[in-house]
Amino acid sequence: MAITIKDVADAAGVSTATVSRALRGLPNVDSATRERIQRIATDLDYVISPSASRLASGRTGSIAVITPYIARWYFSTVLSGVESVLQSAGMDLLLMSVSTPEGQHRLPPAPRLRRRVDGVLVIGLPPQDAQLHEVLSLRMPTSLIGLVMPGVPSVAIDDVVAGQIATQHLINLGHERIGVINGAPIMSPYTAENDRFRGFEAAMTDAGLPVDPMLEAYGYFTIAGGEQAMTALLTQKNPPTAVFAMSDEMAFGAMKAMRSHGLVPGRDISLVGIDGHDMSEFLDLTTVVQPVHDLGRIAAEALVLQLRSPGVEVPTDAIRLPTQLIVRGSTSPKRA
Amino acid sequence: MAITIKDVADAAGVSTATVSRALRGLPNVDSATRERIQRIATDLDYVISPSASRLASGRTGSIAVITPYIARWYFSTVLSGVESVLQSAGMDLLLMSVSTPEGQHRLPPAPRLRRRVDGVLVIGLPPQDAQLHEVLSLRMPTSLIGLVMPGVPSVAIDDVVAGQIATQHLINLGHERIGVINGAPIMSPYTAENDRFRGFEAAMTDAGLPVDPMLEAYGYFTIAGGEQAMTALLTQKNPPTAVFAMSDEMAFGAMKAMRSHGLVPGRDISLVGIDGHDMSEFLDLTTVVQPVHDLGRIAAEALVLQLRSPGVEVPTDAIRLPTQLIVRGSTSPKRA
DNA sequence: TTGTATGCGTTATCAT
DNA sequence: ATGATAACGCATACAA
Repeated sequence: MAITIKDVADAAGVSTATVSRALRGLPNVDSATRERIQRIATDLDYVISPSASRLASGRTGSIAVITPYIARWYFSTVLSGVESVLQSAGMDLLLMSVSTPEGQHRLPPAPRLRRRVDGVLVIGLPPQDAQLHEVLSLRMPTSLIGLVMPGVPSVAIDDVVAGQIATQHLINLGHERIGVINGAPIMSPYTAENDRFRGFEAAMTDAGLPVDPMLEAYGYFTIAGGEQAMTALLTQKNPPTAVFAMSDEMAFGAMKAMRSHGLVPGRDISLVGIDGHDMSEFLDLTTVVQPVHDLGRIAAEALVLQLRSPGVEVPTDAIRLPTQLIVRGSTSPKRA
Repeated sequence: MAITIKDVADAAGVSTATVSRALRGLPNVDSATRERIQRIATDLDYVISPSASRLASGRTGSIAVITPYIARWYFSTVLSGVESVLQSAGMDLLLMSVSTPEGQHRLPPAPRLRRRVDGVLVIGLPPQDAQLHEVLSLRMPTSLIGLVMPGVPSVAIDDVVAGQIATQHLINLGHERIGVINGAPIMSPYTAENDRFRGFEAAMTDAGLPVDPMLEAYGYFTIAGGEQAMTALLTQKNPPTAVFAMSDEMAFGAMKAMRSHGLVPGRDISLVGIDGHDMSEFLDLTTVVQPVHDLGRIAAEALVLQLRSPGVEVPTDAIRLPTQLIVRGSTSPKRA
């Protein structure tokens, strides 16, 4: 059927071993021989058989990306960062999500990883996630994105700082009754939401402000959830004058709720998010921008580097990327 | 190192051939034998070597998805539909984009496809795209998503109808000066934008309304582009009373431009989009919803089916999925 | 129903 | 610098 390395070897009058060395750029090949082989391979339209190469070498040349969601802004943006790197590195990107769009669970990814990829990139799975632990138990080169686990390489922002910056911004504007739209009620340690909440608490405490449990609501990182959470905050006896939403999408939902109540963000209630979502500028939302694309890019670069330098000890501490507050119209000084 | 089929065979007291058959669910295996082999394989924690299996069988069990963008709503949503199917089918999903986030081009995907995947899914590349033709020239099972080419299997909506529905809605509201925000000035045939424009023209013509070239602007399917396009429409001597944007994201940009001019969608100017973008409800945008997730899902299902039924002739005509107009606040009757 | 044996296309070791 | 050849782990045609 297809052209094999033997065909190239025969046409070049050399052995398959030499062809293999020449085409892979290994040393100890006469430059004239190499060029001739390369030319012949091109002429014959030869393409290597990945299966055979993988079987013989033991390396797959591919990396799996595991993510809970594909179609959400944060995850698809991270994914694009990862893809650009793997593309340049000539590695295959195997995509697998661990939850359906309907939120149902699916088959665990771990069995589909063994003998199939050289490394794994995991986006946004909380440290206590069962699927994540299965993956980690495989003990293959792995890097986490957007979350930090002790002893596991990762790339993330400092979520405590992010939460603090967002909250401090509201405090600086004179707000004292500050609500927070969290992810889920049950906050597991080491998650982004937990850290962001700690940053919130720290900023409040430093300013001598109380953290009122009544001013905490849960938006599950979705627009609809943010809307419900904001509604809950607005319908109580003493609503906050400012709200910190832990993600832009929840902030969007909060905006919707405000609109339903005839309130205008930045005029009636100040609102700040975290993400730097594409639509945040459009909606004039003040937000703590995180370099989402770079999160994926840098994690992928680190993993590729690790795979190419065997034996080298990899740093298991997190790589922290900076965030930046972008002030827009959704926040303003507290009215007297 | 790892457990091989031979280890399982030895432990079960059978040949590797029987193990191979038993584990793959092939017929002509004693059920007792099969169960025993399955149990032993599980006990031994045996996982098949994909490389070896692929080399021996000639099938890779993987499908490539080629897309111009990963982080945009439409593409990531299609991708999630594809992924859910391939996951269930037990096939690997190789993701490769053909343009960087900065819009630069990159290495052609075709060479990275040969001998590497069993089939290809292409999202949104126009029929005259060079990369697309390289892929098609490979003559492997391929399906297009969101675009139609004669002789190539595809899944798409009827873009002519979509454009017509959107425009007709505006006409029904009494609008006569209707602007259109197109993709790019140079309209290639068989593209979605071309079809949508034809639908626009048809609706206008049917209603006896003129198609004014001055009321056409280009938004390149981005928010920023939509904003510029709308600005161009608004700053001319005789602005339209209604605008048809060929995508929701361009409509979002159009909304932004309107806001800058002190105009309110649905009050001062009616605006309709196409997509059913996540944010369209939030922004109260009237839009022609297309089943984006299903586009990916159905294309993937068809391709998997084709790969599993060798020799069967595949229909090369497009599978058309229905669209639906959702009327929201961004459109209203023309004011006298 | 099960076993035997060959081939799949490369890589890598060891010679030369 | 190059060649010969043994793995690599499985699928499958053919036998039994």
